[in-house]
Amino acid sequence: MGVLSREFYERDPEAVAKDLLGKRLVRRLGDEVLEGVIVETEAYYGPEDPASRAHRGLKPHNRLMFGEPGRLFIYNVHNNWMLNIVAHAPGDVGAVLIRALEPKKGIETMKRNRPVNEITKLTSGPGRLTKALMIDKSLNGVPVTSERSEVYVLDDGSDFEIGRSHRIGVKADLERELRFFIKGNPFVSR
DNA sequence: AGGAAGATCTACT
DNA sequence: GTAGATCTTCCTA
Repeated sequence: MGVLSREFYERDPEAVAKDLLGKRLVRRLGDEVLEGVIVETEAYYGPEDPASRAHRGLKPHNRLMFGEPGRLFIYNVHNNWMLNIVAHAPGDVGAVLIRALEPKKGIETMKRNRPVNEITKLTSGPGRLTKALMIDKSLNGVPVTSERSEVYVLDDGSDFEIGRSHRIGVKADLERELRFFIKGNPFVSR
């Protein structure tokens, strides 16, 4: 147990995306804690990846992907905030998109942020979970490697099978399958 | 200043 | 399964 350190994120995005499955994402809101198990992720690379925000090279809006691993990288798509953690080997470029959570703590607050009938719809999608956890661009660049942060990730271990597929919603994908999820988990987005 | 795209979501058929 | 909503950011002029 404990907070995942920078070294965890200083590896190939695919390895980080796989290893983030089953870990606990914590959103601290003053006294309150919202928490969920990461059940679905996607890996994104640098300029060589046509679906990546870094595809067209270093720009002001994507500079975090080129920077220190273990920081949040947040951007907007269709009026939804996407939560990524910068992850890559030293000198490389990349990030991991958190696509779905299984809610564990602060579920009432999450429901207030994002009213739903079925609990499985609360955080099962990249735009859904940021709304439920009150995450927006104001957290861009925040390190996730300290418990003092407003967002961090706790180590956790349990047994599950990892499923794999192509990334969702991207216009031009790589040949490699870079989406990972916990098989059979009802909170996976699809 | 304006247009278009986008790692989405919801509602409806 | 498909259409439309919605808004941030980028790109061009």
